[in-house]
Amino acid sequence: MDTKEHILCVAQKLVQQRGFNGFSYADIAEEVGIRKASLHHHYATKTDLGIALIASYSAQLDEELMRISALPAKADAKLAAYIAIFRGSLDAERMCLCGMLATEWLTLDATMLPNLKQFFARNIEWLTKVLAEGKSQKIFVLTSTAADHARVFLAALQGALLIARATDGHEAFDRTAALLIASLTRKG
Amino acid sequence: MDTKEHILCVAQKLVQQRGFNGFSYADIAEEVGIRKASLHHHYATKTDLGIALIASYSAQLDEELMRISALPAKADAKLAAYIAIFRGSLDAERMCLCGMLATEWLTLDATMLPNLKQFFARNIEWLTKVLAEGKSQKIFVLTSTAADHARVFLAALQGALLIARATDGHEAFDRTAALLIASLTRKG
DNA sequence: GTCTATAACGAGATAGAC
DNA sequence: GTCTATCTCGTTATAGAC
Repeated sequence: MDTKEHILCVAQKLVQQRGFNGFSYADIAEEVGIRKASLHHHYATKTDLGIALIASYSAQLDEELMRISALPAKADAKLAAYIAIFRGSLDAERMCLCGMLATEWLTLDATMLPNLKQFFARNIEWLTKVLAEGKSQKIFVLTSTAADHARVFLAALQGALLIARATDGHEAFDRTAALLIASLTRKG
Repeated sequence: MDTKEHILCVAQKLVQQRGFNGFSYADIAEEVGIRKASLHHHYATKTDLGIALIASYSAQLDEELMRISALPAKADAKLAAYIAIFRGSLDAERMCLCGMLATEWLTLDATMLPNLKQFFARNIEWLTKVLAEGKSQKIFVLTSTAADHARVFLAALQGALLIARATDGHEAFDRTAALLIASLTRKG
């Protein structure tokens, strides 16, 4: 991993754990092992860094979603794999990067916002597809449109992560996630 | 409203809109119309202010919950009234104060955390009660414990607020909230 | 590409007059 | 209870040597 990637990796962790306004270039510099000034060579401004973080995180997500889509698995197993992404964040004591940035959006440079919004749109789009797939496979019983269920699903996971992180509620997160799947699976 | 309350009111709005690390005493001072130094007479440190904010917000919530509990309404109407609290925050472009603080908890003074956790516990406790009430009234059909459904419900609302604020998704919030109620109401 | 040094500013907080 | 003035520190960012 070269320095630029290393910076991105450390900065991503800091945003997920502390928020965009909760860390500084000094924090990155210490962890990466270079000086503050050197960071500006790679990311001239903090906003530039933020834009790169959203792009990188979105690309990571796209890879995960493609990987899950390619699994020889039914829709419920794909949702479980999607949940595992969030559970992995919780284990690392991290919020979703874009969930964190979303709460702070009023303080962010406007140039960060379009890609931030697109992150949520992509998640909902993918979930909508999987939910529709599960419905046609007779695995899921939907009481509204697949898109509506997708929005509830994403919101519940973001919220469960938010709450579980602050309340040490890892078990509560798992129970929430399990009920989310179950409520789609049972007849409604 | 005396000065101390005025400060609390302005600070609450700033935290809900920008996060605890997204505003400063200068922001409060400007809006309240006094000098920065005067703020310290009322709240010596920012942490003291944060503790007062959590207490005040929790008290506001308790009042709302008691008001809703006292309504001559069925459980589904009580849940709708609960949702209206969050919808009110969205209209004011505000996150839930404690939802916001929860994302930032790693950066907060430890003295703020116990009351922050209690906020979520109180919400879940109240929701659990209302859901159980609705079950015994044959209004809700629960597929798991009332507490499990309460956690999903709270998480979904916090997450829906988080997403709607950043994506201008007021309509999406309403659809999510409606489906949350409907999924409890229909037979599962 | 990384460094030292520093600029320019804003943060939370304090002292002491009124 | 509010003010002016100030302190100390941390922040993002830049200049220029190596």
